[in-house]
Amino acid sequence: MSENTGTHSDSGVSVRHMAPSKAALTRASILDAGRKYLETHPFRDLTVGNLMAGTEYSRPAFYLYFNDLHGLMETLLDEVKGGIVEGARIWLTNEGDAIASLQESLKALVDVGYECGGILKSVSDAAPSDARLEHVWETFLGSFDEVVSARIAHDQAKGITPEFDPLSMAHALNRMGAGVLIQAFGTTQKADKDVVLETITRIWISTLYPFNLNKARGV
Amino acid sequence: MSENTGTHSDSGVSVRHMAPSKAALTRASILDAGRKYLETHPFRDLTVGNLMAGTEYSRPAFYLYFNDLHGLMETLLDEVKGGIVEGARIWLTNEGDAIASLQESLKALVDVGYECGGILKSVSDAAPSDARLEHVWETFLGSFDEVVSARIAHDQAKGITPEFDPLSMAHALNRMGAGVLIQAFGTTQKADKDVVLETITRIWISTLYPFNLNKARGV
DNA sequence: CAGAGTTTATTACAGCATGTCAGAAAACAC
DNA sequence: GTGTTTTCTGACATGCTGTAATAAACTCTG
Repeated sequence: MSENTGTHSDSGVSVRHMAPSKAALTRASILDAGRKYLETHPFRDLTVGNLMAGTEYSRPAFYLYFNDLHGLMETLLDEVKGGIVEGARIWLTNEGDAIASLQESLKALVDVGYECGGILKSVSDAAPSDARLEHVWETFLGSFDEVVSARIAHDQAKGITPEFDPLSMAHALNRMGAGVLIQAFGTTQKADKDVVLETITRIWISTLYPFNLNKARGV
Repeated sequence: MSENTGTHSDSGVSVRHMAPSKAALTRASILDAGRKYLETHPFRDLTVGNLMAGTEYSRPAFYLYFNDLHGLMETLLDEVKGGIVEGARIWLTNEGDAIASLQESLKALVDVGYECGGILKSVSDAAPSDARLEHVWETFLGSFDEVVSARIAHDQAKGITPEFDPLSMAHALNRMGAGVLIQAFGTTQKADKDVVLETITRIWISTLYPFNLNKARGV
């Protein structure tokens, strides 16, 4: 929690709905400029200078609101985080048909990946050049490992999933998902959503629910 | 092909076995210093300055042998490239038992990943900050997509692998492999080789050869 | 082994992005 | 309007990059 949050004096005492301070507006416009810039340029070309050139403010104004460019990226990641965990919940909580709900979850994941692909690629590009952001990114991915692992263990106990190390499997499947989505939807030239979904879904179902061959094949 | 190769005046006319020029030795010692540095530091902390501090040469000497740090990384990648494609060949060429040879290939892959994990992580960390290296890295990964895709198509024709888009599947499986290996073996604190192999193998076999449930489960 | 020619390495410099700080300008309160 | 706080900017110091002019170290020849 080392970033300036725009509204500064309130420590979370539910001061919502107060007139947005000038600071909050400025900060938002910097974030807009960042999103806009990253739509057409890779993260490596982003500098504080050309970021702020996309706003009506001077370069040093940036530092009023962010520690550095990686802090900006962290904020952008936070914004999309919610939408991503959302779709995943279907399978993670559903006690009903495992395969159907997994398919639904993966579809939601591909959809949101399609939308946020650019941001996700930018963040994953930015992560290795900053220890803090790298940690945030790893933690973000790791959080999925845990919940997926839990669901796998649950299905193993039910006997519908073979025995293997759930955490390691969750880790591998998640890295695949992240890698594929970022690669497929990270650039302006986006891949075919359906093919990507088909592929990812097949891998997950084949691996986790191999006894239901027919269902998995969509027959 | 924009890097200085050490031996400069010969254009490949088989002038091997000439006494290694001073230049070649210097270049090699810079590469050594790079490998050594990256054993204990992330790529983001590597600068030309502290790289050359690990040698007996001055900072600008670096530029006699490499265009920049990313050029150095490209060379380091080239060095490990061979070992990686090597192991993969078993499955890619073997006409015999598909599952057995795939297992063998994956074992070889995990072994080499265990050895070169640090370099692979460094290169993949460095890639997003340089257009050229990013391209080299993507091409490197993409080369596996192609050969794996070909083998998948081959097995689909034989009827032992279900029908799906081979290239997309190869892509997904390869991204998983790369992500898992880099994450598992990229830091000094390495993960358990056997678990990683178990996990990766299960995913590949479940997905590509789902009809052989028993064999796949190592019964 | 002296001197010319070539290869290899260094010192010194210019460029560019970062992050800070002191002070200016705006916005607000009264 | 004047005083106070919030928001912003110009100017600066730092650190790393890549280059160019020059020096040092080899090598080859007579």
